[in-house]
Amino acid sequence: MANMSQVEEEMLFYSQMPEAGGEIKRTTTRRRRKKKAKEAEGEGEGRKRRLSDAQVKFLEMNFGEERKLESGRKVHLAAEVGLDPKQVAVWFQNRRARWKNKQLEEEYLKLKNQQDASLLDKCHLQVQVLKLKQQLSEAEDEIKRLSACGNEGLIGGVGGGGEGGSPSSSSATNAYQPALGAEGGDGMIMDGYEYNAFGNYLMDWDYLL
DNA sequence: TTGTGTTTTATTGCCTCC
DNA sequence: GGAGGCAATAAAACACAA
Repeated sequence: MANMSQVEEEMLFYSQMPEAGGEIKRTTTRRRRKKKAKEAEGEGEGRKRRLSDAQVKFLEMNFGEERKLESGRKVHLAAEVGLDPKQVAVWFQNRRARWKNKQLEEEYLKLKNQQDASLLDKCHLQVQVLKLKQQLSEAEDEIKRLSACGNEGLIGGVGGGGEGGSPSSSSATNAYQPALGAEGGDGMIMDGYEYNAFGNYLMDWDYLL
């Protein structure tokens, strides 16, 4: 075997292994296992055998090209790698299962990250709701105060432009209107989150799309 | 060296497709 | 009905801490 590459040598080594035989005793290292395997050569080996690195590399390469294995390709690959076609089929089957698991794991992580981000946003939105409620409460107090002042000064006077029982609701809205459209104006960024001039959290909806 | 958890190879049983 | 795929599982091989 003077002109053989290591890959070819390994393929030949494994292709010449007898299919069934005595049990290989459990060993603690790959090196010992290899030694045992060499010792077992000629006297048979255990029914389960690890594929060589070269064989795995070869199969991985082919799996990368096409994950499914039609009959002709299976026979061809088996001959090339020095394995039984059944072993190649089993390897592809197991490899597909591992690939699927990995895909699922990645999908899970992706969804989990999205969920975490959503929870964080929910938290910020809840804070914002509290702040807005506080602002609303303050605005209502202010309305009452102004309304009381107006009544004091204008007893029997003009009922200026209000509608129904809340004549000054529009003035209150005007007073706080800038808060609703203040993006980019006096806003600020804190801890990586954007807030408007009134400290209200500005949610980034883009990541949800 | 051993116990234990993980990975890899192989088997089994069921399902679908032709 | 046979071939091939998949899920579940067994069991050998392996890695590694103690």
